[in-house]
Amino acid sequence: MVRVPLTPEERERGQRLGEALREARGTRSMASVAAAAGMSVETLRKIESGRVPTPAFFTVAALADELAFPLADLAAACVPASADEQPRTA
Amino acid sequence: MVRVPLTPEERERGQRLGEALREARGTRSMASVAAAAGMSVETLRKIESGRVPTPAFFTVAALADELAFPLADLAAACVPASADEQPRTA
DNA sequence: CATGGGCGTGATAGTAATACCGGTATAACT
DNA sequence: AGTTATACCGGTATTACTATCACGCCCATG
Repeated sequence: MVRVPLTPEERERGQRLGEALREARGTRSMASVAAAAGMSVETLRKIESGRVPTPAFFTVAALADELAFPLADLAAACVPASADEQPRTA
Repeated sequence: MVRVPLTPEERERGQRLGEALREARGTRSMASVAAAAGMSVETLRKIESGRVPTPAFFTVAALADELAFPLADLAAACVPASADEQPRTA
């Protein structure tokens, strides 16, 4: 296997990313946010629903910028709740 | 075409991302950083050299965390120099 | 009731990311 | 000189991302 399939943990992490983005969107429509961030509505929908667990960095960055959601906070929001105090490997 | 090929601008942006990460790595070996960030050395090499212009969000996040490089700064470092003062859309 | 907007899902298509492999080059060290 | 470590590069294989199309559901409005 040259490209390992995503693990369940990675998919869960993607779900948390999507949930965080969806909350940040609030009452704005998906269409307006997607357009402002430069992506299709379908892509935003899949990211929010977690069906695209590992989107491209700049895709996430554009969304975070558009939604005024700090990237660092977004990354932190994807860490499992049980480990949110120990982000360091050590 | 369903998936538009990356534009030259996007590839340049990827190059800036790679350069920023390479500087942040300093004198550490690629192998140790790649291992600590949970990716193969080949992947890190391609990201640093800009041959992978749009890596996955969590790949970049893991590198930024390992290199103690704030994600927001990293995203800002990818904006063309002529626009580094106006990161906001407005 | 009809219409439209917003959201969700599935299928399809095409490009890109990731990993493994082998080869090459340079430098340090024995 | 030989070995080891690091880095660069090309090719290959497989998965994943992004976009378009099409359909159905819910709700508000006419």
